[in-house]
Amino acid sequence: MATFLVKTEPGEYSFAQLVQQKRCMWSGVSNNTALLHLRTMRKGDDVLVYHTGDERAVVGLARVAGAPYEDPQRPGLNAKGEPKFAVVDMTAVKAAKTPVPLMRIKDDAKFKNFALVTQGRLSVMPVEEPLAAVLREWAGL
DNA sequence: GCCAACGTTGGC
DNA sequence: GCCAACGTTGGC
Repeated sequence: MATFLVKTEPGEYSFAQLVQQKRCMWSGVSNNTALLHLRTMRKGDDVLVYHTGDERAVVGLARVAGAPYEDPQRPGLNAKGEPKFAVVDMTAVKAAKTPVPLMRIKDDAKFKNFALVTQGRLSVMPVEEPLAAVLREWAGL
């Protein structure tokens, strides 16, 4: 079972909305690297949800509800003739007891090669297991 | 509001 | 195919 981290601007879609809806289609990912990561998601994988903007913290946990699929709102093919945009369904698990601020992650040497720190604009990324466990512990998830 | 770090676009 | 210009993301 893998763990991922996804970013969202809470003014557009927040973890609280996901909790309220219980399930959502995670869409709007356009960056190619992010899409590559999204396509590696599998049912049952964990997803740490991070709020950008004023919050800048890991705020909750979700779970991948099924295999990624083509974005029904944005049909279109890439150069290889594959669907260009992918989405994935996820369900809310629970909110972090203690949101984990970006500063705390940046300040810890363990995370110095973590994509959240090194690739500021990447919106979907895998979280390797030792680090995923640390984030879960810090967040109380 | 600024700007660094990318990604994308379009002229050549 | 290169690269300058432009757009976007997201931290500060």
